[in-house]
Amino acid sequence: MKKDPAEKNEGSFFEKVYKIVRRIPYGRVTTYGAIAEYLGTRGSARMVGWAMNSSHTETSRVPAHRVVNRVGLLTGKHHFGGQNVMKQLLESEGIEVEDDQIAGFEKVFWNPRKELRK
DNA sequence: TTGCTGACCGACG
DNA sequence: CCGTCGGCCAGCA
Repeated sequence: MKKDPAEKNEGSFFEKVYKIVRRIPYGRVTTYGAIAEYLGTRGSARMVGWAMNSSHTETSRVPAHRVVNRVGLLTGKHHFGGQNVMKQLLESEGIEVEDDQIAGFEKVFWNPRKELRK
């Protein structure tokens, strides 16, 4: 117990990510960097993506398909069990996806830092 | 325990 | 314009 027990049980960096991802409204998307920045670890955008990789361990479904890289490219589409799955999911929400890239990405971009504000 | 990897981002030449 | 490199943190062999 060297660590401070006063901290939250969900000290897991991952759960924080999941929580934010679940807060992404319908028809909106965000980026790894935006989430990382909101968490205060802007340089650790990789961890956000890594958390998504572990998201499959979570019983709750995490809308990871709403999370893309900074250019709106579906980098993790291969991890959904199918390359078209992510695209289909996004299109299902009214998001236009073209060549594995989100069309009008800036329009559907949901910034947690601005919305959740901290 | 140590070391490597990873669904990224930004800077540099 | 394009390719390359470093940094960040946590999980796993």
